[in-house]
Parts: sequence; C-alpha cells; structure tokens
Amino acid sequence: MNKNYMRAIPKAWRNIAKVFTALGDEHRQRILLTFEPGERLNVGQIVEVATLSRSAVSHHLKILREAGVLESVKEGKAVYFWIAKDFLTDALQTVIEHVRKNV
Amino acid sequence: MNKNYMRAIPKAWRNIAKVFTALGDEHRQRILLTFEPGERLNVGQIVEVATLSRSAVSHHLKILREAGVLESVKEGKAVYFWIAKDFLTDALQTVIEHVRKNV
DNA sequence: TCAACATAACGATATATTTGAACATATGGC
DNA sequence: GCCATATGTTCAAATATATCGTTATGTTGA
Repeated sequence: MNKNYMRAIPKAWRNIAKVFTALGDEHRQRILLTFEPGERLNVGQIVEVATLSRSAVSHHLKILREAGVLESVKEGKAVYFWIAKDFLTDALQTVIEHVRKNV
Repeated sequence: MNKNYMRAIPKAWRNIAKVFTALGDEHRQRILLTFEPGERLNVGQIVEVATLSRSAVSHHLKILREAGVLESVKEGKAVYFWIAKDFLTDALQTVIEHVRKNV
C-alpha cells in the first residue's frame, strides 16, 4: 500500500489528468469524434453540427486545447483545430504502461 | 467531417466515457495510485491515507467501481477493492486504436 | 445487543456548464 | 481609410452538477 497519498501523482501524469478531465465530458467526446482522419475544422463548422451555442463550443475547444488534445491555428478570420494524434496516443499509452507495471 | 454529432459515440466508447470521468478527478487518481501491484484494500485503509471523510472516500470508490476501474467484494464487515487491470488497459487501448485508425 | 465497517440520505458549498451580450480581430466593399 | 460583416473569444449571470461532511441507516461479527 502506497501511503504517500498527497504526493502520489507521477510527473508523467500531470498532463494526463487534464486529458482525462477533457475527455470525461460527453460534448467534448462528440466534438473529437466529429473530426475525420487528418481533418482540420474551424469553430463554425463544429457549431453547425453541435447542439450548443457558439460560445459553449468555444469553451469546450479551449478545454481540449489546454489539455493538449487539440491544436489550433488562426488563419484569417477562422481558427482551425485538429487532433494532436501523437500526444493523445502517447498520453494514453503512458497510463497503460503504468498500469501494466504497477497494478 | 462526421456530421452525426448526436450519434457519434461508438458502442465501444460507452463504458469508456465513465472511465475518463472517473479518472478525471485528482482524489480518484490518488486512490488508484495507493494500490500496489495485485493489492486489495478496504475502505478504512484508503481513508487512513486520504485527506477525506469516510463517506467521501466511499463516494469516490463507488464512482470508480461503476466505471469498471475497480472491482469489489464484501468479506465480513469489510469491503475490499482492487484495480480491474485488464478492463482498464483494454479500455484505454480501445481509445488508442480508435485514434490511430480514425484520426 | 453492541461495536465496527460501509453506504445512503441530506444539506451546504464549490465547480462546471451554458447562453446572450460585449468585445476583439480580419476581410472586403466602398 | 472607413464601415459593415464574419468569425471567435471573453464576460457575467443563471442553472446544473459534483463534491464533501454530518448524520442516519444497514450489515456483520463478537
């Protein structure tokens, strides 16, 4: 039993905590699943299919970006988002490996 | 662009959504990290190291169990929990594979 | 029956989510 | 340049959800 409760979160998990929080919301999952392979989408395109206001979509996109799950770039008036594929798979792989070794 | 926003969540993700929600909380992460390899712990043992009341710990354990991350059995007066290692790794692997194929 | 252990019920507080309005920025027509 | 429009973000306020502790309830074993 690891009694070091208040210090137990490994460094590698620091970013991952945000990933889990980001992916723990149903709207944010649906947004992720809206992207097709290699695709970039702007806010307006996501608002079109989502059942949320523009500002709510913007809010969720911000959370996903701050978690590292999405990346974005502003091009003219629009802001384009895409999925940070490598970051996301690496983050989840880190947790899998931790569980395999330490559980 | 996948426009089927309201139906976009794959069957395989149904359970996984709960996993992400469960792992998105810092206390629940710390609880998970309290378990050492192959170990079973009862509620009282976790309360000892946690900085939460017994009922709060019980609440978090319930969320983890309902997400499938923990399993439990009652033995006498105590309820013992352990990490559902295979379920957890499989669930995360499912997401990784989805991302690799579809992102 | 009593004590130990765990969960459930309840209310209080904190955090998250959501929308509409205000604000910021880029584009294009005049 | 100047104004209107298109696109996003931020803010404030309302609502909803989550978290937590206290207390009550249920179960098991001595």
